[in-house]
Amino acid sequence: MKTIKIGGKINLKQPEVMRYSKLFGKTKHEAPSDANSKNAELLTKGGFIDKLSSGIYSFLPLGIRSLKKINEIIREEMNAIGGQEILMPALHPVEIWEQTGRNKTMDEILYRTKAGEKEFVFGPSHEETVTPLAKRQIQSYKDMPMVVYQLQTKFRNEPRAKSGLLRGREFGMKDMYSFHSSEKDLDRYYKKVIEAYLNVYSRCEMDAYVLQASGGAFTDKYSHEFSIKTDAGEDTMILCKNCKFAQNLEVAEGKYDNPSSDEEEKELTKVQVERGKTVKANAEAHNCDNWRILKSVVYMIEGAGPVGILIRGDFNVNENKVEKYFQKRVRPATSEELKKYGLVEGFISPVGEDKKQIESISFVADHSIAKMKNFVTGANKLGIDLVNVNIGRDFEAEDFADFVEVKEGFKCPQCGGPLTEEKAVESGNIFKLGTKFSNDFDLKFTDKDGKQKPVIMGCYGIGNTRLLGTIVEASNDEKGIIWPKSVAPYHVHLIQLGNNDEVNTMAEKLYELMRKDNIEVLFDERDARAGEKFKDADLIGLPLRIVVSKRTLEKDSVEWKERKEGNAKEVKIDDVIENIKKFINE
RNA sequence: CGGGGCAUAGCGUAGUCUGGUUAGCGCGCUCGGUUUGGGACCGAGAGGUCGCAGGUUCGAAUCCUGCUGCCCCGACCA
Repeated sequence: MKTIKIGGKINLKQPEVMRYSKLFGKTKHEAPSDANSKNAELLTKGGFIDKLSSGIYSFLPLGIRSLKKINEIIREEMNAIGGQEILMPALHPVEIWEQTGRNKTMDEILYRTKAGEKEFVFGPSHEETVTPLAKRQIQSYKDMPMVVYQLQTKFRNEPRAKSGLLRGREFGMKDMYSFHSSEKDLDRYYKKVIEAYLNVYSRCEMDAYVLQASGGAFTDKYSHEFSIKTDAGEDTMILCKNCKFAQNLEVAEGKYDNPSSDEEEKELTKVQVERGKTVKANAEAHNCDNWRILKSVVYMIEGAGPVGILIRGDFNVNENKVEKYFQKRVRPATSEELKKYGLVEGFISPVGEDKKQIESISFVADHSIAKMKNFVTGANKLGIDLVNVNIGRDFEAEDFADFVEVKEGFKCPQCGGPLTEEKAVESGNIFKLGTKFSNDFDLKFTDKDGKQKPVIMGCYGIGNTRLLGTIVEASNDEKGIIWPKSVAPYHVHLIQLGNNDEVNTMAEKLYELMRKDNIEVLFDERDARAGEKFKDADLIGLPLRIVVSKRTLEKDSVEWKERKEGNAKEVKIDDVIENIKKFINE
């Protein structure tokens, strides 16, 4: 470590561990057996992170360097839209959580602790701290808009932590909060945040989509998710190839054709059949398409009885939409429950001779059956089906609503283009909070007209540790990680091959030159075999590998290999530094 | 929280069913030597309260009971 005196001040220069032999966190041949996702496997093998407990990780030097880079990108983008960095406490007195009611509603995920009689919550989010804080700072419309953010550790007792950094119990998050004097101003700022978020992701070389989200704990209208396409994702995105409109499957809407809508209503007929319970078996028994089957799916509504959802046979019911419609938790009815209500599994229908049989259950229909004619459905009796059933004539639905689960083959509700399904990881989420928290904490301001009004709030989160995991998940090959330049822990992996004075001297010299020019370099100076060093370099995945060996020195060159490229090339030693600088800034 | 599985050295694992020498192997680590452009080889070595607690037994990694942790499948989320 060098200490440099500048104008009487002592500037402590950080000693940087850049020599691989000294690095805390070496590569491993085998990942622990509990690393069950690509990011956990590669980050653990590469020596970036270390698991302490389920969903709880240490960041080793390589890992923290990448995380810091992500954080710096986030900071720059948030600062650019007027965000001011602060740091709020992780320990929250329980009272503020009681004040918003979330002490109860978020009970399952809250970590708690007590000191004597005083109860605390480990912050899972910071609306409860930022709102009282803002109260002491914001009094007038002139104080707004005001935007603060922090990079904090969040604590959430996830029912099931998994997938490495993708879902932790202790995880990093950038959370930003904006305060406005009008809805209009919030709307204006909200759009700016979307742009800033997209900048963050593109600077991390990630392909992010803005999705309309289900809204979660707050409100169903004002929420967007930022999702990154990767097979490891737990969310399903519905994407329009045409206009890029993206939706979360949970709330996705789509258009479809109604193949039988032009038909004449035919005479209702009763048919005796022997068939299986599925739609497919039903269609085969009647020699028709799946769409002609009228499907009845029975759900148990929390605190109420069973409800049958009527939908086209080739479509599935989206449970989230059912929950939204009833504003209650729902679950599929069990076979026992169906029996209890006198319903014959596989032959359930809203039509039946025995009206008593179905009076204990009400039927609500998906729009998909509204215009359809001549359905095939069961008769609530084993082995008896009804053909040419028509809505309005043979049965009525209590209501029509959208319950359909969008799938490939549906058309974009915006432009009519074809929709596709993609797996994605949710990486960010933004909400218009409105006055929910302002009201809870009585956060008001004096407007131009001299009247007291509640402050209008927005909140904006990016899971920075999750983003790190997502980047690895999205950018790797069979050999290891492929870091985007912007978030790689180092830019250059310098390798010296063979324990030979001439080679060692040149490698050391290059290493010093790079450091002098502030090129971030990891120097693998171990007296190890080539294969071992190459394997490690591939696993760690730095963007550029420079090899110095006897062979290259004979041509006054080094070997230049980019992690993304398959082939290596030779670069003259005299040109290396300049080329590296160019490469980094490309 | 419901269902299933696992827990043996830093990592990966055999042994458990059918109890019985000093708990075995690979990687990694240490020392010596040979090697040196895609995880080399030879020799010597260090490293284990067999997850924890209790029980059965002359004797427990192994059988029984309880607990804890981890993983997978479901309901939640950045």
